[in-house]
Amino acid sequence: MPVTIRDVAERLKLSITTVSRALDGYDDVAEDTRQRVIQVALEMGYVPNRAARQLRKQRTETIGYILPTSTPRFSDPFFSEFISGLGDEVAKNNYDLLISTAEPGEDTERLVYQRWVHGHRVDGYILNRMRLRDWRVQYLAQMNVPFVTFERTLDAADYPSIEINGQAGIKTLVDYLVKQGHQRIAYIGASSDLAIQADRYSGFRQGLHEAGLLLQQELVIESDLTRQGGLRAAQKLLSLSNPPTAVVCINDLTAIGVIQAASELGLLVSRDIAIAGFDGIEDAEHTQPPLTTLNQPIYEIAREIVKLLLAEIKGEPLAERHIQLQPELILRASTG
Amino acid sequence: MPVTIRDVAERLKLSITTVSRALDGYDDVAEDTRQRVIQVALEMGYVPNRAARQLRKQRTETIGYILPTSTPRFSDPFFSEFISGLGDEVAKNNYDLLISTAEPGEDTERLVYQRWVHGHRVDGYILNRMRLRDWRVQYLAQMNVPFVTFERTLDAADYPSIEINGQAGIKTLVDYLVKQGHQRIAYIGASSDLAIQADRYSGFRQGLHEAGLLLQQELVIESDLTRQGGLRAAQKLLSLSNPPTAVVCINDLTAIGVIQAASELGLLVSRDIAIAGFDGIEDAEHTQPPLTTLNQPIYEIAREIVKLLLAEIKGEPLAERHIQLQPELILRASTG
DNA sequence: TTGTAGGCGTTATCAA
DNA sequence: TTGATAACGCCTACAA
Repeated sequence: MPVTIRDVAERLKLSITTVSRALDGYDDVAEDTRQRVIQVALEMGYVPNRAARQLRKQRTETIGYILPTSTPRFSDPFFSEFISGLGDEVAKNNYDLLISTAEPGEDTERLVYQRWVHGHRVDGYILNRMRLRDWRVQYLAQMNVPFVTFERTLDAADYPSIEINGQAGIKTLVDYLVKQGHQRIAYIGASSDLAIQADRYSGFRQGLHEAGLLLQQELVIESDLTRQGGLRAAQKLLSLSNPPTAVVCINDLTAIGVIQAASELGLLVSRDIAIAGFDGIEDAEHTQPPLTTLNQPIYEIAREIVKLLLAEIKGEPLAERHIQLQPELILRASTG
Repeated sequence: MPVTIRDVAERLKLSITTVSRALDGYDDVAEDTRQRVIQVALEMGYVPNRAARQLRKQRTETIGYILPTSTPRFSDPFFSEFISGLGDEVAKNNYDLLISTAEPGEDTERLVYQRWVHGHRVDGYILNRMRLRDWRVQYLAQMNVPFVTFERTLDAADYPSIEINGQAGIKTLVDYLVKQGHQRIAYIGASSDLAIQADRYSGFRQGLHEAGLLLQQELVIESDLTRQGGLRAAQKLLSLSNPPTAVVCINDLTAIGVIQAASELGLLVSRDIAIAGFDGIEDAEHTQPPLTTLNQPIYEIAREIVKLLLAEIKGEPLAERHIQLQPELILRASTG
């Protein structure tokens, strides 16, 4: 039922070859013919069939992103903003964005990637929430599939990436807290195999070190990047005989959980305890009190990642393959 | 380079026909042969090429969802949960999920849909954030493309949908507030062309009516479903000479904005003012105080929508084409 | 129970 | 400058 190139050709009494080339802008077709072709194609509402084109050209003009859905009922404002950035930039370049979901680390995640790679479903991949050693990097590099990551891993492969300098960011934050007079500063992180954990935690340690403070193991807790996790971790911290006066969190959701825990215990955040997060999600502006955080421009990062990936796919050389951005410290009332 | 069905056939010294049918589960292939085929295909890592399959079968095995990104930097927990539900159910059925973004109502939205429809990019569409009269419904119905909506419109077309009975929900809520002694109840809604606004606002009016209360125009404000919008609307309401004692909000984000406005004005939410939302997003559990809301199970709804759509695509008859769910009133501290 | 062959809509090669 | 033709990888009548 849809209009094919053959229909257009017949109407014009031309060969499909000529029509194809006229539309693709080859220069070996008479200008006059081209105009007629374009005109008629438009009139007839002709749009090339993607599948046929893909089959013939051996590329999909589609990029893939697999959502790391840590929980079944999963809701993280980071991702809606990230996807929105990906979607906008991809559309701008006339590509498609294919999305799937998979629990990180599970076998299903591996299956999803394998199916897409083997089926040549997309031309390139966008990865985030990287592990320090990430089989996805190894796998895609080995399969010779273009991909770009948000956050870097320790894997040896050569791939373009964007990362936020969490280390420097957290160090600045710790520095600030120390200047505010804090001595007992806690850190709520995440699984140690996550790239952001390595990055941000090392910033925390360095910050303490430069301030001449000792790292107290009881003040360091591993959590899971969720609000609920932050809540539980904070309950542990605050029930210590000598609780911290400040808490640095690996992300905003965790910090929001900590604020809740503190409030539930009757503490006044900022007077009794300082709390800070990382990400700069919108929610962080609206906690009570508003949350001090290190902001990363997620939407813009997502768009930039797509640009990198498209260049990589097309084999265009990149001026910068490893972009590092500095997070911006946003001081709000939660740290006094 | 990738493994094709031909490679598998050659290795097995069988025809590609037999391999194809063995893998597709036809019953006219010897059980013994089938086992060998499956075995070898697995070993060789064979995955059917999507494009070839699509071209041959004239369907994409892909469904499309166009994110209504109301703001450029857009972050709404509703959507990450919704997408996660779509992704999971789609994957389970071996379909793909294609995503794009478009500002509602803009010409770009129209262009995005048209491009996908003309290019036969997807087999069916998922729509939400419906307008009362929605050109998308008219257009897709006219083009004879399968689609399913979340929330219904007034358009005459016949299409499957899931909707939440916001009217009944809000009515119950108003009823509850009245029983709590509230007489001056405000409503913060959204643009009147949105389906959810019509639905929920009518519940509000009915609730008042049944309680014998008069609708006060000054207590009804149009906002934009965002936290910021809720904040501004609440500032207006609370600066009235005779401010409301309770505020019903069209969604949780709005309500969270209202809580913030109230706190900033030094009001104690629940003692000085009651506030309720709609959606049941995770954030609503963690406001201070926790937010009373009408819960809709977004993740499950998303999965259900995919099921409806796949049935529609395959032409399977549906027992229920118009599913209506009741929201669940979750009473929390924000309403005393 | 298995194999042969045609074609889905494009693009690319080669010839006219 | 244009056209005939052969793939791309798969599925499916139809034949054997």
